[in-house]
Amino acid sequence: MGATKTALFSKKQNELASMAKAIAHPARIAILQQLVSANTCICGDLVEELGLAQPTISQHLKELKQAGIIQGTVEGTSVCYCINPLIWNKYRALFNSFFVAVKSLDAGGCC
Amino acid sequence: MGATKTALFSKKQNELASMAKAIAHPARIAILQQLVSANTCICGDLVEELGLAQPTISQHLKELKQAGIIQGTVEGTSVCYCINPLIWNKYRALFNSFFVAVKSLDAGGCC
DNA sequence: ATACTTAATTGCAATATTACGATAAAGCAA
DNA sequence: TTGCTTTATCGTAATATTGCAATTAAGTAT
Repeated sequence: MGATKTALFSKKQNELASMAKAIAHPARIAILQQLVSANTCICGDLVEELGLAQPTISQHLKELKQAGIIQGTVEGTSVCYCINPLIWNKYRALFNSFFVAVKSLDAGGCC
Repeated sequence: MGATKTALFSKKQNELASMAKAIAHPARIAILQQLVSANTCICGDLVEELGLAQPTISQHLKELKQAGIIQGTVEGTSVCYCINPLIWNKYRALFNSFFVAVKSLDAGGCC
């Protein structure tokens, strides 16, 4: 055992869970925030901003790329990264529709 | 190595990451959806709904409780769980404020 | 060609997560 | 009390994640 039993759950549930997993690390949050605040492609200087080693950053970038939420284009020797706004908006919409469900019972809960 | 270097990141970044981690599993998504749709306390029958063993469900419930997003009250032999609306709304607000940042550039991105 | 720069990949160690059988704890019923 | 029900915890195995040194790959320069 040890592996998640994805077969037990719906496609939507697995999708939302893996989206959450994509941002479930402070380094990946930090990377995304940098890309968002810069609002342009960022080439390389992510390694100096965060305090992690270059292979570690590269690995986190790979995960974010696989999740689709960022994209990278080769620019000579370096690689430029930026947010993929389509996927970003998809994330926003799905998280929002998940959390909006409880809007009604703002009171004290039931127990 | 192997442990996340939380000291490198801001409190907000670590908080958002751990919030994401709390829902980064389809079983925990499923549990939360059940609690939301029921809109009342649910005693025990979570084990039959999902296809996981009782200790596994109990462990996921513990994680959700530690994240604060659900609460459980003992009701005789069984335990009743429900959403904690305060924390739930906090999650909603923080995820929303994270994702809302890119609203402007709905176009094609920059690379 | 050689040297340099930048990023990805490999390989490995440390730690974390997921899952469940076995057991324990806590309440209720006879 | 004993037995039953329900949930939590313990212990352990399988798998996943995190992090980085070392290396590779791929481009630019000289």
